[in-house]
This record gives sequence, C-alpha cells and structure tokens, in this order.
Amino acid sequence: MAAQPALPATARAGRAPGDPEPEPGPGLRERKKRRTRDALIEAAHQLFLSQGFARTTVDEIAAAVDVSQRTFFRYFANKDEVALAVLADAEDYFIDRLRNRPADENPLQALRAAIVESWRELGSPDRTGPGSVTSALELIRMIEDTPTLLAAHLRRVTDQERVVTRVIAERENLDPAEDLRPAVMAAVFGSVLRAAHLSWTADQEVDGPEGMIALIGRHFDQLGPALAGDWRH
Amino acid sequence: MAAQPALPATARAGRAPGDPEPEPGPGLRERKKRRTRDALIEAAHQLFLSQGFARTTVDEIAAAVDVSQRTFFRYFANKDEVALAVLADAEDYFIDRLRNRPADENPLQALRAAIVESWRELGSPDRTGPGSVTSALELIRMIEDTPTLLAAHLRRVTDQERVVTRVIAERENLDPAEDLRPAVMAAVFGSVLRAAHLSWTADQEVDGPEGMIALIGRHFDQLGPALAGDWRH
DNA sequence: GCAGATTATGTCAGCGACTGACATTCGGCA
DNA sequence: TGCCGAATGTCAGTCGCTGACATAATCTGC
Repeated sequence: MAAQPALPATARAGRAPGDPEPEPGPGLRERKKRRTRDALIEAAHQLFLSQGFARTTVDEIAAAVDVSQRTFFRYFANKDEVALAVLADAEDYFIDRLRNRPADENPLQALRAAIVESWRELGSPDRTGPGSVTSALELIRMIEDTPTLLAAHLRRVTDQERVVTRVIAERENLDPAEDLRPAVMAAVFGSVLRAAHLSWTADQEVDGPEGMIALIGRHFDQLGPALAGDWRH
Repeated sequence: MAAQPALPATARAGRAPGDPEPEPGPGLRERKKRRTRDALIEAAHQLFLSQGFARTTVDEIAAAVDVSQRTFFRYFANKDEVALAVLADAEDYFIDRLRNRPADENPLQALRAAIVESWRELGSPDRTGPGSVTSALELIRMIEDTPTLLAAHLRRVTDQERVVTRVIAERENLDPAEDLRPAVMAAVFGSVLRAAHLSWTADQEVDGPEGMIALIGRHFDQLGPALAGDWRH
C-alpha cells in the first residue's frame, strides 16, 4: 500500500475495502525514476543549448543531477537519446492524435489535422515537465545543425513513419504489405514535415508554434502543385 | 563540369610534344592515395558483411590494409563513412544523370528517369572498384538493420535532397527560397526511394538491380493514388 | 513492523572510436 | 641531388559506452 501524496494520482474514492483492484498508482520508486529522468533531460537540455552538444560530456550531465555516469546510461542508451527524448514524447502524442481523427477524413487530411493539433497542444502553456514548445523549437534548430543529432533524429522519424504506415493502413482497412499507398503516404508526410523543419531553421523570421504551423501548412499546400505535370503554366 | 565517375585512369595518348597542357594525369601520390582508399573500402566492406558492422573494429580494417588506425581516420571521418562511401559515389553519379536529363521532362519524370538510369549503370558488369551492384544491394540490407548506419545514411540522403532541390530549381528556373515546390519535390522523391528500399529489405523475393528498379517503379506509381482524395473508390 | 526478494544505483575496469601533436618517410620538382 | 610539402606512423589522451559486482534503496508477504 504505497502512500500516494503527489500529483493527480487519482484518489479513487469510494472503493470497497476488499476490492481486488486497489489502483495503487505509481509508487515511490516509479515517481523517483520519473523525477531523475526529467532532471537529466532538463540538465542536458540546458547544457546543450548553452555550450553545444559536442562540448557537453555525459559526465557533466550526470554531475548536474548528482548521479553517476553509469546511471545516466541506464536511463538513456546514448547521448543522442537524452537530447531527442522530448521530441520522442511529442511524436507519441501525435500518433495518439492521429488515431483519434474522424474516420471520414482521408489520410492526408487526417495527418495534416493531427500534426496541427499536436503543435497547438504543445504550444498551450499548461505543459508540464521539460517539454515546453520554445525549447522544442530551439531543439529543432540545434538538431538541424548538429550532424550526429540530425542523423539520430532522422532515424527516429523513419521509425515513426512505420507506425504511421500501420495506423493509416488500419484506418483504411488495408494490408500495408499488399497496398503500397499507406507506406508512400507516410513517407511523403514525413518528408513534407522535414522540408518544413528545414525552412524553419533557414528562416529566422518565422517564430513561435503558430509560425511553425503556418509553415507546415504552406508546405502541405505545395504538394499538389509540385506533383502536377507542368510547373510553368 | 560534373564529376565524371573517373573509372579507368585512361592514359590519354597522342599529346603534342610542346603542348602547354601536359595533361600530367594523377601522379604516383594520387594513385597511391586512391588505391589505399579503395583498399580500405574493400576491406571494410568485406569485414562488415562477414562479421557485422559493430563487431568490426577500425583497427582490424586498418590492419587488413596494413596502415595505421590514424591513417584510416585521415581517409574517413568515422567508421560509418567507409561503409557508406560506395553509396555516396553512386549518389554523385545520380546527380550527374539528373543534370543531363532533357529539359522538356517535368521534374518528377526527370528524377524517375535519372534514378533508373543510375541503377542500370551500376548494374552493368563493367564497373570497376569496390562498387559492384551486388555489394551495393547487400549494403542496403546491412544499413537498414544497423541503427547507427541507417542514421548516418539518412543524414547523407537529406544532404543529397538539398542538392536535388537546387538542381530542380535550376532546371525550372526558380528560386528555391521563394517557390517551395522544388524542396517538396525533392523530399517526396527521397521518401519514395526510401520506401522502396524498405520494401526491398522486407521482401526477400525481389532480387538484383532490375528487381530494385521495378520496385522503385511500383512505388512511384503509387504516388498519385496515395495523394488522391478518396482511397475507396 | 520485519525479513527477504527486487530493483535502482555506485564503483571499477576496460574496450573502442576519435583527435591533437610531433616525428618520420616519401613523392614532386627544380 | 637536394629541398619542400604531403602522407604516414607513433603516442598519449579524451570521451562514449558496457559488463561485473557490490551496495543501498524500495517493495512484498507475513
């Protein structure tokens, strides 16, 4: 019977004394783990942005949180992972949004709506933990000009594309091994997003999450024209 | 002046005695450098395919060619690079093909034709050096299931996409900063290729360069249908 | 509450990728 | 032939990352 003082651990009132489902909530151990994980991300983030990714050692990060280097590597497989952890969470959120899009949208509409929704939600001020939008945007810039980070990020993105492929296939009731459209759609979607990210890093004018959303929209809108046969009508 | 894939070192005979352009050709130094580079790629390739990428140390590769580890790192910035060097050359060749496509093709047609051409040329049996097609195909499989290699490869691909963007923009006489279509086109093209590569690794049936060409074609053909509004006509 | 099983963490030793500095050798060239 | 610069080797060192083992903290049933 772990004590549950913190957070919205949902103190489910009205539970019968002999109930076989005590809904224990996260115990002390879990909470502690989450805290050190968040602290590591936070510290790493701060060090990366202030002195650069390459010039920050894992030892520094660990020392900032007062854990051993070995512990750091029990939380993150490598230095890249701690830098990309925030984005990883955001991507999970996006997948969740995609799953909840109404069934009557076609795949492209659903994908576009889900990504906009995700940026909006990330943009709302009530975000907890180290995953604020501003830092997410700073992060994208940092990733885009840190080769090793960009590489790791792109690999993550393609993993995510696989998931998107599956979700789209489920929505449309298709076997992704038979019908190539979900895979192509996922790949195209991913590439449009990346093109938008690239524009974002190149264009210092665009600012804030709404700027990014607008930028993504503009890129989506070019999809039709780009694939149209004749560019010089 | 695109870099021709300097195949045989063609000893251009018939030069006049007083010619102000003695066409010295690569001297001994250059030839030696090229040889050790090729040897390193060859040895690395062989070791990677036989015992895996991670289980091959740089020392082993260097020892196989009888140079010091330090010398290895003067030729390649890291272990990834030696694995991807062959593909990098192939990509340069592709860009060259793209530049030479007739101007009346639209961008998508030109890209598609250029990639098919490239695979055909790579497939022809008169290829010299360690860049045979079979090894290129083996390489793709190896990359696709070696996380760190996949990451590095994807980064290379996006670099290449930037180049493609520029070439397309030049063909169409556009400013890529103004008109987003070249960037979107390049991104879409890259993603279709990757989707094809993925299918290739998943489908053990498809074999040889012609198989890959066919697979790429099938993916291209899905581009229209995937982006069409209604998937369930 | 308390033993005992789990699990997180620390410590330590070690491998391998990569780099800077300096010495040495080798090819290019007058 | 002899000099210059480029390529290579040697060495020492940093840093990312891992396995093995010991220790300390939670959790679980009593």
